[in-house]
Amino acid sequence: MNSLTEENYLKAIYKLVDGEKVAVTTNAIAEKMNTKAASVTDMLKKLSDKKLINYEKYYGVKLTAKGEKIALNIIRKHRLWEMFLVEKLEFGWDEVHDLAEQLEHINSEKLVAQIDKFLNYPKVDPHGDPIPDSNGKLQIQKSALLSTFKKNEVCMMTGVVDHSPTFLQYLAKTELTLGSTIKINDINDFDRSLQITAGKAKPFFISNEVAKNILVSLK
Amino acid sequence: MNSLTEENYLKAIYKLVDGEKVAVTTNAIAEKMNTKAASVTDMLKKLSDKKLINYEKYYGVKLTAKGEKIALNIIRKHRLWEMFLVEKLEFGWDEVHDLAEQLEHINSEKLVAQIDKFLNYPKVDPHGDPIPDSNGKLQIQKSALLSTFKKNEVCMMTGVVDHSPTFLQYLAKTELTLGSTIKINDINDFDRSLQITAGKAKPFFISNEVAKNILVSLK
DNA sequence: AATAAAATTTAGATTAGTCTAAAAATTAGT
DNA sequence: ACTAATTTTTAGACTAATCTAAATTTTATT
Ligand SMILES: [Mn+2]
Ligand SMILES: [Mn+2]
Ligand SMILES: [Mn+2]
Ligand SMILES: [Mn+2]
Repeated sequence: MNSLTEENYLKAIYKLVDGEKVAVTTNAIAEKMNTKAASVTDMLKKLSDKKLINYEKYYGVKLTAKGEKIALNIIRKHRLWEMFLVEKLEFGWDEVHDLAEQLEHINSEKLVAQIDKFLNYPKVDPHGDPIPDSNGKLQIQKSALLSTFKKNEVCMMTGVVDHSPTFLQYLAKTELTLGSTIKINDINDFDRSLQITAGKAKPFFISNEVAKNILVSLK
Repeated sequence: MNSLTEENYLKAIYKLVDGEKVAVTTNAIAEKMNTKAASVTDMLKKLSDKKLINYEKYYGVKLTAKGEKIALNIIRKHRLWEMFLVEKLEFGWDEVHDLAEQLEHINSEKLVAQIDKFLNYPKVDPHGDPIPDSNGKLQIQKSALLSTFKKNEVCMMTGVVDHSPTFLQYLAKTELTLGSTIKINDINDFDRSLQITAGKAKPFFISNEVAKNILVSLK
């Protein structure tokens, strides 16, 4: 139905829109897809012909309902596969993304349904990102950055901003995992670094840079 | 490294060789791949340049050691995925092949290793076909057609010749599953149809056509 | 409002994989 | 050993996705 490339463009556009109602620019797509603007323009025409996006020259693009549904389905598959790899095949949360980029294009309704069932219908992926349901509905979780919290406040880790293997590997060496209860013991006035307690471990330090990449829920 | 199309050509050539040492013809490949001979010739040149096959104009092709290794790895992945779908995701043995045709091209050594482990290192796939090990070694099982057995002989079902969903669905409705013990009660002299007992079920009839598509081991 | 800068589109090529039609080589039939 | 039939290869064209370079449109700056 849609080529792998078309699917990736739709996903990229979806992620660039990110809830906002603004149109996505050609250059933004080119950067995200690691291609040139000229290539993007060609593809936009094709997606527009297929009624998956609304495209107006020089203005930018928006996904149609049809296009958004496809994008959400790809994201659903991506996150379910990541969950499967971590939960069932002993992968680390830092090594599943690229593989899921391949698996998300496997075309089988039944496969997705069975993986979902096998995992007992997870709501979020290994990085705390919500998994769209089979109708493309996405549970939006309100979360805040750990860096915005104050001394003595307590919260729970629900996700990460940076998804890079480097960051994820760093976190894996601490007590900071999804669901961890975090207490902020102290904040350094000079560099905004934090002394925190996570789970049952000894208190330890994290930089403000790290705190800005950890999502937590108010608790 | 190799495109999906190249992988499929290598697999097709491997299957056409089928143990024999003869060269595979252009037309045979074209038929198996559902393409035209002209397209095959183009691809043969490419695979030859990559040293994956030995190709001589008008003569035919053979896989090099390198090409055969790739083909066997694709087959390994195909059969492991089929096993996974049947054993873990409640798929029927008649509905896994096409999906495995997609999954066999997913590129991740670790994924294959982990699926293999998860399935506890199966030796055969859901159709009784042997699964090559990670070095490309393939356990060859000697088996015979049920149609070659005589009255009162007993054997065990180890595989099928025809892999079509229609045939597999038919078998699924009988007691004829991999591992079934089969006793031949009687053979009809006119049409070579058999009256057999499989497992603990009541005796029943199968045509010679069916018997010619069931692989059994001498027991 | 005019001009400079930036963003976007168009034009023209390229590569992988495919096709049809024609040419060349091989194999089969007498 | 010829000729006919079959198989295989070549030639030339097409589509999807990409690129570079040039043209066009929009936005920003004076
Ligand atoms: Mn991911
Ligand atoms: Mn994720
Ligand atoms: Mn199969
Ligand atoms: Mn099989």
